[in-house]
Amino acid sequence: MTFLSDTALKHELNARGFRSTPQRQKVLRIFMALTQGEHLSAENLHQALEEDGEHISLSTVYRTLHLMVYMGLLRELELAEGHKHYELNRPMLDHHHLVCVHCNQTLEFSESSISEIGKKTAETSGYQVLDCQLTLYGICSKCYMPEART
Amino acid sequence: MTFLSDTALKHELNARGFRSTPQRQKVLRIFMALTQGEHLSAENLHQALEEDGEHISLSTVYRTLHLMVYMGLLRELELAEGHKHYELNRPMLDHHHLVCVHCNQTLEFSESSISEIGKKTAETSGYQVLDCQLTLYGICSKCYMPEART
DNA sequence: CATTTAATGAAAATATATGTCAATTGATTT
DNA sequence: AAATCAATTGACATATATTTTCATTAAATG
Ligand SMILES: [Zn+2]
Ligand SMILES: [Zn+2]
Ligand SMILES: [Zn+2]
Ligand SMILES: [Zn+2]
Repeated sequence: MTFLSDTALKHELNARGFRSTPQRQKVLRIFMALTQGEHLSAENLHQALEEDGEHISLSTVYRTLHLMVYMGLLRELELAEGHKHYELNRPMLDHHHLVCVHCNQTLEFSESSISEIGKKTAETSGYQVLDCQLTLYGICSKCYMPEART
Repeated sequence: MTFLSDTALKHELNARGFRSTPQRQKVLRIFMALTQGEHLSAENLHQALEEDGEHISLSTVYRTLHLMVYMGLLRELELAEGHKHYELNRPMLDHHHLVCVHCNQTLEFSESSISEIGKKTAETSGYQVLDCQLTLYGICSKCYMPEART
């Protein structure tokens, strides 16, 4: 599921009653070309497409992101910047995020036990799990200076 | 930290160079009166205050929420509804969320190992951890009906 | 290739959140 | 208790992110 050819994507879509479109193929290709740790906002993705010479409307960008999250192909991250970021969902290579609520610095870390917990919990509740995110919010060492206060 | 009197809140605020105000006291009281599992958006909180006969501007509501998240008194949750929700941060009674991306049904569950992982990771990275959230996104049994497709 | 219906693009509309600034009020000091 | 000073508030304006609308285009199916 980490890499999906155009025809594999078409099958995934058609199996669920959706259509394969050039726009959807191009969006997924952008995400597959990112390196580990890169996240794109809707706006970032729109620009990345433009830079590739692909004009896709912002509406379609948003619609495609939602669809792919719904299908489990992308994960939607709410880090601290006020808009959502997206990345490929690779359950086998899962990683998590640590965010400074003051300066928004974001670190990634991996923790294999999380997906087990997710799987177990989802099963108990009758859910089909799409994504499993552990997010730690804190204050980084640069931002936390007790001596600077009062 | 689960319950905070007005004077205890005043001390928490003053110790960090912030002021105690009636608005901040009232906001915290609203959250302390919620039952486990209730979450409020900024708009919800604003309305809850109005219903209590307390007029507090929406700007102040937003500012107060941010301050209390920053202080570790509240946790900010990004569930699937498109706006943030807040609840009291009770590290000793921590719980996590399972959200259906289709109908937004949200279940809470507890998992004691999470806070350990959070503590360990934050320590390694030099962060002071404020909140530790495991969020599972999936499709609930009501929404997932493979037989209804194609 | 004709039919059907999902998907797209452009623009407008909504929702959410933040910034500005004069007036107010809390904390602290006389 | 009054004076001082800076943090906080409220009202309003503004910004940003996301969604909706709807006429047009184009996949899928047979
Ligand atoms: Zn990531
Ligand atoms: Zn920081
Ligand atoms: Zn909760
Ligand atoms: Zn559901």
